Amino acid sequence: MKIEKLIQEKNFKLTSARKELLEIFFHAKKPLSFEDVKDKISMDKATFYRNISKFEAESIVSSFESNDKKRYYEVQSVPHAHFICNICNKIECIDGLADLAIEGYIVEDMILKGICKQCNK
Amino acid sequence: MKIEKLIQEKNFKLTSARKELLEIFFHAKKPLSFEDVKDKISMDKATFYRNISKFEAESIVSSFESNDKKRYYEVQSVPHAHFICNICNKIECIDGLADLAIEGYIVEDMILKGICKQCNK
DNA sequence: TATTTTGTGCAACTAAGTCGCAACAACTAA
DNA sequence: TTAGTTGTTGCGACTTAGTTGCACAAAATA
Repeated sequence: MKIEKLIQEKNFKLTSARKELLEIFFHAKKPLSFEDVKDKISMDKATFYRNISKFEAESIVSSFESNDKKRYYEVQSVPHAHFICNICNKIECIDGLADLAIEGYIVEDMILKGICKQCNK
Repeated sequence: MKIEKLIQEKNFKLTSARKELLEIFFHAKKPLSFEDVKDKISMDKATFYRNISKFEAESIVSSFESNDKKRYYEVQSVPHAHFICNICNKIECIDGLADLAIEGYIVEDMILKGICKQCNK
């Protein structure tokens, strides 16, 4: 199975905390913060943050800070931008953005802020 | 003078804390966090944050969160993107980015993350 | 100058995230 | 299957950016 394989490839021990976390993040449709998942998981917050850090170090997960001072995490799949609404704070994934090239720089992530469809009515 | 006029327009009281803050942010070449300015100002941090909030509410200042969990502020002038280096955490202003249009959305700010010129050598 | 209004400093607080440590669970080899 | 090694976990204490309540001080207004 996908998750077990992934963990073994990275030489992590296969613990229930890691299975739980990856299960959630693989099925999430958008980035989640610790707050978003804390009621769905049975591990301590230290365990959450330590595992998320490992996943980030191995490029399984990526993250960014939103307007609400929380960090949001998601599984790295197809590169895409994120739109954060300055009114309702909702985060949306935006696909199909032409990758931006700036000479001398490597762009790995793009965050757009503004007013979302819902709030712009 | 520019700053006095601005404050009067917004019906704020013209206090020395506000003059100090706007003086710094009007002359800054890039976004600054509270940490960046705390040694240059003579006000309490509560005063800093309260005034910055007011400036944001009146669209004098805009802000975003960086990789280091700090909020960075700058005077709203010509719209431009920010590039945050994932290695050295430096923040750079990027001018001349074609404004991005996504139907239904209003894009007010763009943050790019990746590897900056210095670190990409 | 007296009065009203708004802003400020201080200290206590909040909450996301981190760390040290002792107990524990996953893998490894016999 | 068991014993040993090593990495992982939970817990509690800590750190730090940012917030809040309150009494006092400084602007604006008349």
